[in-house]
Amino acid sequence: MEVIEVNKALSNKTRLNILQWLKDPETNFPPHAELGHFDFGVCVQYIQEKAGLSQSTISHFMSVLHNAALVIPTRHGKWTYYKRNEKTIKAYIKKLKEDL
Amino acid sequence: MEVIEVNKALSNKTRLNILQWLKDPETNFPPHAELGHFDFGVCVQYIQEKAGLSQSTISHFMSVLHNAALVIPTRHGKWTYYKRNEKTIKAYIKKLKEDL
DNA sequence: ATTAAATATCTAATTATATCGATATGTTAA
DNA sequence: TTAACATATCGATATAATTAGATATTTAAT
Repeated sequence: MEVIEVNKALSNKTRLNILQWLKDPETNFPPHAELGHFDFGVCVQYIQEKAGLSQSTISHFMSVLHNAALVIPTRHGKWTYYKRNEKTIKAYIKKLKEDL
Repeated sequence: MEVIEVNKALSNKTRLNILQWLKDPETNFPPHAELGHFDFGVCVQYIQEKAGLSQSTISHFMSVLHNAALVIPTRHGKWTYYKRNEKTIKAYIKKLKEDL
């Protein structure tokens, strides 16, 4: 986990929002018809609709968040679900508290 | 204090370094001949030399940090000293811990 | 096998950031 | 009141980020 990489990933309003939305999928997204739960997070389509940007942009943004290890993707059928990587988020805040 | 603004300011390696250097001026910078202390922080020249970038770039970077309220400038004679704004830094980490 | 759906990747355009050199501004000292 | 010094601002260019549309890939359904 590199603080600078995480900061870059979170220096964009939409990406910051996404990470925050994923804290509480139940209140921020419609339910998944196929799964019936958010155990793996939220599918790209729902994130895209909520963010109001193009599919390709959101897909790219999710890969940025993934490269910074801020989210964990799970492929399930034709869907990719993304959930928060709490471990990285915790480590990031800890490091900031110590080093910043 | 806007998290996104602080993240943007800290998404650059040099600016992150500067903020960290300012945590401990005594070990990171030569003493100020004129003042004899670091109570107001460190002058731009020393920061510039340590960073190894041009004077104009560092001056600009300091204004970015200032706009994000991460540093406090003090004009003293022909020098401008910059010190950390611990209040903002604390508030930033607190907000991250709550909202991120 | 074909088709359709969800996501990822590629290409390109626009906008933002990084960076420097030159110049301007403010301050002190001769 | 000049000259020198520290810092800030301006103008220019190079690099990176944002974003969309088109296309490719993967999986599911017919």
